[in-house]
Amino acid sequence: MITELNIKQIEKISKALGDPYRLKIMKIVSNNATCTQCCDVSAEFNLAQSTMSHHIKQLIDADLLIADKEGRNLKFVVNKEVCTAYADYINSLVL
Amino acid sequence: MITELNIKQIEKISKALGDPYRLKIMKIVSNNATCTQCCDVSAEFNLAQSTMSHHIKQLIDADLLIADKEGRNLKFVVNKEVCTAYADYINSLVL
DNA sequence: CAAAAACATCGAAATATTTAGATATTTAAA
DNA sequence: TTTAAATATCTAAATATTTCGATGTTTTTG
Repeated sequence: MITELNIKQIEKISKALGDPYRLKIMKIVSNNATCTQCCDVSAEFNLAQSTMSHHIKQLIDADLLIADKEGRNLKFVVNKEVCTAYADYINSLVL
Repeated sequence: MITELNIKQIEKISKALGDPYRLKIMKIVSNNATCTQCCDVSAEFNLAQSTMSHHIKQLIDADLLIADKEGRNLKFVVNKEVCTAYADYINSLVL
C-alpha cells in the first residue's frame, strides 16, 4: 500500500520534526529493535513528564510514530510508511 | 559530493518546512524550470512584501534554496543536495 | 540625478509553542 | 483494596514565530 501525503500532513510532519527533543525521540525509537515506551525515552531527557508526553503526542499526531497502549504503558514504533512517504515528497522537490 | 547534515541542520530544515507558505514557495521554485525571483513568488500570495522576504530568508538560511543576487533581483533555485540529504536522513529512520 | 523597482531590516502586535507543576486516569502490584 | 507506576490533561508562564507597516538600501530607468 503506497501512502500519499497531502500538504497539510507534510506541514504537520515537518513541524513535528522541527524540535531537537522530538528528533532525538525519533532516533531513539528508530534505533530500538523492540517497541519503545515513554519511560524509556524519558530516561534520556531532562524534561518534565508532562513535557515528554506532549512531545510524543505530537509525533503520534503527525503519524510519525505508531502507538499501542499496553496496560499502563504506551509502546510505539516508527511509522515506516509515513516516513518513507514524507521522504518521497521531499525528493519530489528535486527534479 | 555527498552532503551529510547534522542534527541542527535537520531541525532547521524541518522547521523551515513546517509552514504552509514556505512549503508552497518550495513547490513553486521546484516547478519552475528557470530561476525564480521573490516578486514571482510574491505574486502568488496575499502577504506583505516584508513577510514574503522573511519566509524566503528562512528557506535560504536552512539551505533549502540557493540564492543569487542579480542586480536588484534575488534569484533562487532548490538546493538539490540538501533536499536529497534531508530525505536521506528521514529514510535512515526507517531501518 | 530623481524616481521607481526589488528586496532587506526594524519594531511592535498578534498568535503559537514550549515547558513545568498540579492533578486526573488507568492499570498493575503488594 | 490500598498503593504505586505510567501516562494524560489542564493551566499558566515563558519564549518563539508570524505578520504587517514603515523605512532603508541598492540598482535600474527615465
